[in-house]
Amino acid sequence: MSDLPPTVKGMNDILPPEVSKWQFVEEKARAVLEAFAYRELRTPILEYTPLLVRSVGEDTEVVEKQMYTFADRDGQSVSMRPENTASAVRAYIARSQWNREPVTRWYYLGPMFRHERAQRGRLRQFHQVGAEVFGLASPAIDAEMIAMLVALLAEMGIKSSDLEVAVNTLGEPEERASFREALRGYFSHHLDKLDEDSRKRLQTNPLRILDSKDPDIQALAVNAPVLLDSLGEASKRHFEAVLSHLSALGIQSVVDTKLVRGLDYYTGTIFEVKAKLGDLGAQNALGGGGRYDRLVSSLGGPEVPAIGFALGVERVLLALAEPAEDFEPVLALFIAVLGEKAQAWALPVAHRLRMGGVRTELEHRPASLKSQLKRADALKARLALIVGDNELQSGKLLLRDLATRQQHEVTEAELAAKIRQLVDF
RNA sequence: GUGGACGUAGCUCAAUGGUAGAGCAUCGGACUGUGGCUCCGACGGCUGGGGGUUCGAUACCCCUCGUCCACCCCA
Repeated sequence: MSDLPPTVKGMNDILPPEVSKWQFVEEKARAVLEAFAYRELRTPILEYTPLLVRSVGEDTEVVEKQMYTFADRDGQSVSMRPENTASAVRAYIARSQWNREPVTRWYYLGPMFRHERAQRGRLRQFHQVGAEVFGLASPAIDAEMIAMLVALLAEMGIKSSDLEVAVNTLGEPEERASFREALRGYFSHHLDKLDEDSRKRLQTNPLRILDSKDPDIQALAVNAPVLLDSLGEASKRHFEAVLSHLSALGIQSVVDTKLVRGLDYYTGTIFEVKAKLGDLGAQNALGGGGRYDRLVSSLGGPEVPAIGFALGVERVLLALAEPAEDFEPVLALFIAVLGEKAQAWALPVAHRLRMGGVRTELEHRPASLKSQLKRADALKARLALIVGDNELQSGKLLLRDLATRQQHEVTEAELAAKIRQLVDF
């Protein structure tokens, strides 16, 4: 045992019953996103590194320190996707999607990879459900997206009262640039109060100083310039419209002017949904996203506005208090057989029932009836079919309801109908 | 990348410088073809790995691997 190599750090096997909870979340995600008329997009897990560097941003933490990057056998640098927006945009451009339809709505679901130190709610292979819309600039779609994210969580069983929806706007790149200078000016006057990290950020990305968790810096940030003040009329109007659409949709949200996203491609509206309850540690952001109106063109496509979000599946799972066992599928029937004749009889019978949609487990080990019923009980089967020489001779099978302990005598011909009658599915 | 805690049976955890134990789970029996409760029994461990101190290490020391928590960052 001890010489068995473990899984790669931060990457886990997911087994039953836990996997049932995953399936539940994935099914709900698909159902809601399909209801919003999104279609599924599947892109490769590996992308050429420059695509990711150019979209996510060269100076971001993700690109600098977290990507799984290596040389392919032909020498090309490839990376495992740390997020899926870059791939979606690549596919959008490569397939000339903008020529085929004015508006494209895609969703995706799958593993992402970031080489970080693992902790609660943060793994190196983690999973996201995400959605992207291309071709819409209206603030209404910003609000719709946020509402969709909240609806997604609601369907999964996380009430909106357990959520905090934070929104902010980054404005146009030009507006952000002037704000960045304003921030530099402000913090430069307080250099002595900044820690090492923040001083570094003063050069690279002063916006990040705002969401520092250091109390001293937070105190300093209170009086810092506010981005909203640097915005032009158009940006302000857009953001205000988003807010009013959100309240029309009944979404409780808070404007968090310190909210900054870690990926460079964001412009305009950004948002984040945090869980107030649940079993999450410090990583309580369930999902987040925003507008990236310049990304399509900066990667060589036309000027198409876009917006999207990603939801962390592991974090949703943590926020969902219900135990994984509750999501397991119901076993309708356990077939207990006594003797070789019964065994031989049961194999094709079980097969037909299964083809008819009856979830059935057939005992293949020679075992006492007692232990077979124990097994049926442990599997939480609803019914047990008991077949031995007596039943085969009389043609009357014993169908036992494991909850009520009632036993019904049925013929083979009646079996399927009787099962349906006793188990509602 | 930084700081800290912890690795003993499938799981949750004991043990003390004297060579490993309980509960749960699993399997069997009491109950010969009738499950959940009870009782009895069995299975199960190179105490994460390596090195050191010692007559003797699960315990003390060092290294390593892993897990967890927090920072950073993010989903």
